[in-house]
Amino acid sequence: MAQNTTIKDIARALGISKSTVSRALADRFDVKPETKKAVMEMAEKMHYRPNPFAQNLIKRRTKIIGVVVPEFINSFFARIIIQIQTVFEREGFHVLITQCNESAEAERRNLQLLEESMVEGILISVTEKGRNTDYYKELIGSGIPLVFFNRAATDVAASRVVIDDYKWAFFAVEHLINVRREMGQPMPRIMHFQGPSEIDLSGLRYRGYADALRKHGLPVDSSLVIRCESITREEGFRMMNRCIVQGTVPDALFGFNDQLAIGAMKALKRKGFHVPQQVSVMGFTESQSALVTEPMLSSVAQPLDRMGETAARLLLEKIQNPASENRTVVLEGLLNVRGSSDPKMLDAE
Amino acid sequence: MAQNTTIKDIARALGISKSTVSRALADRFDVKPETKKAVMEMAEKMHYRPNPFAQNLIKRRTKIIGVVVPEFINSFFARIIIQIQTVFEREGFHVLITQCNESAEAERRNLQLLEESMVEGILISVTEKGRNTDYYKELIGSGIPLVFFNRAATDVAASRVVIDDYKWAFFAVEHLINVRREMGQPMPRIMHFQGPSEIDLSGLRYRGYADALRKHGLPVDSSLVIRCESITREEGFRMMNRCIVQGTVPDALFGFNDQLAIGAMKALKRKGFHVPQQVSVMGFTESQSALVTEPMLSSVAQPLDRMGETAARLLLEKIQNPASENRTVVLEGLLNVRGSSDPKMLDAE
DNA sequence: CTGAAAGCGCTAACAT
DNA sequence: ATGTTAGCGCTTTCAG
Repeated sequence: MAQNTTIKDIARALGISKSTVSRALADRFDVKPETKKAVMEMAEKMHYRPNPFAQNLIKRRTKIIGVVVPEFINSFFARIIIQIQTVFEREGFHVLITQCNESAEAERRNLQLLEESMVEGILISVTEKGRNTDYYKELIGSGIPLVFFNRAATDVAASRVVIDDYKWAFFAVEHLINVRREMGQPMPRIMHFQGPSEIDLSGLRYRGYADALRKHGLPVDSSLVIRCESITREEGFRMMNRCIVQGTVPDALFGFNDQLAIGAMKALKRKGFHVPQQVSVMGFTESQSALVTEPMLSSVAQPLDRMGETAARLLLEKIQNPASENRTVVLEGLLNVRGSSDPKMLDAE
Repeated sequence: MAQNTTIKDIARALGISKSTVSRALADRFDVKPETKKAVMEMAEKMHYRPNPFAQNLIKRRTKIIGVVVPEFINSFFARIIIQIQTVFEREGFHVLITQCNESAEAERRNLQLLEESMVEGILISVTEKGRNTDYYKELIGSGIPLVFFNRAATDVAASRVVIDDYKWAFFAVEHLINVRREMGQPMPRIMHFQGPSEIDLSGLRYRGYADALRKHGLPVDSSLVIRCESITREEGFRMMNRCIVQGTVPDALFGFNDQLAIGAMKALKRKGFHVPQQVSVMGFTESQSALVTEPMLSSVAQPLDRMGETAARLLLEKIQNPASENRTVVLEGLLNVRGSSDPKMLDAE
């Protein structure tokens, strides 16, 4: 109970040397079959479990990888992590998961923790604000491969897997323009709730928004671009209420994320505006709540499963061959058009 | 780069023995202060990091604990895990998180994984269906303390932290009765969407429901107890639609969980029933979505933070003192009354 | 106060 | 095909 059985115990029990036991356990070719069998049986009988620490000490491999995410209560990262675990556990790795609650400081601590744990690689999605760029580089320099997923630090040489936020924001806005035009508004006023400036993605999605307007001959009106300080339902609610008071309610809204869009939608409905008849609303980053609102929220879905799997494979590649080139994989998104943006979709709900 | 510095390197650099370095690093009292200082500085300079595997090998401690949850995409367990991590990381432990997607088999694999990792303790919330009771006992027997949280296996001697589901279901239903009576219905028909029979909690919450009815002189009508096969929005939607078709729409609904309640609410609204004016709806286990529905969903909130923290402390206690007694901590829930059950709350939204 | 030596459990030359 | 030996990086007697 207190003490686990070791190869030494097995060796003694069988009257052979511990190296033979070790070899037998490793299923080496140079062990007599019957010895092998005897060892296996004795190991089973004595409930032998190899001590991973002794093994690691010698093999200089920990078979542990680390994951750093900004948070995991929003299911977004949780879904990705599940795939990461699936891939790595199949390969015999353990996955150490850390979350930093969007704090760059905590992120740093987590990276330290992982480094001390001698992980063989790290998968990371960086925090909204602040970058530990120096640390990322240091880790890579010291031989611990890093792979970014979803949110990447741009100026670090590492593999990454992301979606093209610019492109999918563009498509989302294009959809809004089309749907409003179908409804007889040739020059719809499309508003954007922009994410905080600290988030790289805010800029990307804004550019997608602006370029979609330009392509379709609509002016990019700065009064229609609302800079949000946070990306919560409450903020969306507050901002849209302000628009209502100011009488600047648009024909359509493209939210930086679902939460902002949901808050805005609530404000609109509360004041008697009809969604989508009067205002089309569109989110980004398909959330659990998108299917709970009424009408259901249109959004851009990201292939979280593939993102997790791809990130895991990229890291595995780096671990198995440290000299392998860095790769950037851009995954496709998916426009989920639902009732909040398109009246035609209302029936289906 | 390839090779980390070891105490041997430090010793050589300083011309002293590695045992002294070891002692200095451990801040032992029997080392000359200046030696200590010199070692510390050299360690810093050479970027010394102790090899945890060598340490573990000797100390026979891994400073790792494991967590097993049924899933973590629903934020429920994620919130608990965050607290667990907070407590244990403060104590210098690593937390290995595993999820088993509600599969008892996967749960068993996860437990094996953790056992092989030589965790010093395990925090577990068991799957809906099936129990690995034999394995739980085996682990405890072999000296790995187990602490249950939220969902516990009843017949295993271990510490646990739970909420009193019976009691809070009782309160929830009592609230529904009261609110309907205030609305002038002396004998309201309260329906219950019961969870699957494999889930222990289904029975507990049902009993709370039934006893609340009895206490208030209402009949327990089996036609008002709908057994659900899953606990999803879709199931709730389906079941309530069936009631609508059959003309058995009740005055109030107590759902086994929020998802069922949200699905039911959607079905009701879709068919023109007013919530809460015609039907009061109440969920359980406060979900993210509860605040997204309109009206917002009344629910029983569980103190997830405290649950995580308490579970962590109970396990820590067991690790530090294996002989300590098993304890059961029952946490209080919280009735969040919102617009879906009580018309008075609608204004506040 | 410090060094030498043993050993944690395991693997991997090197022998035989 | 098996045993002997050394050693991974660290801690901990045991001497001095």
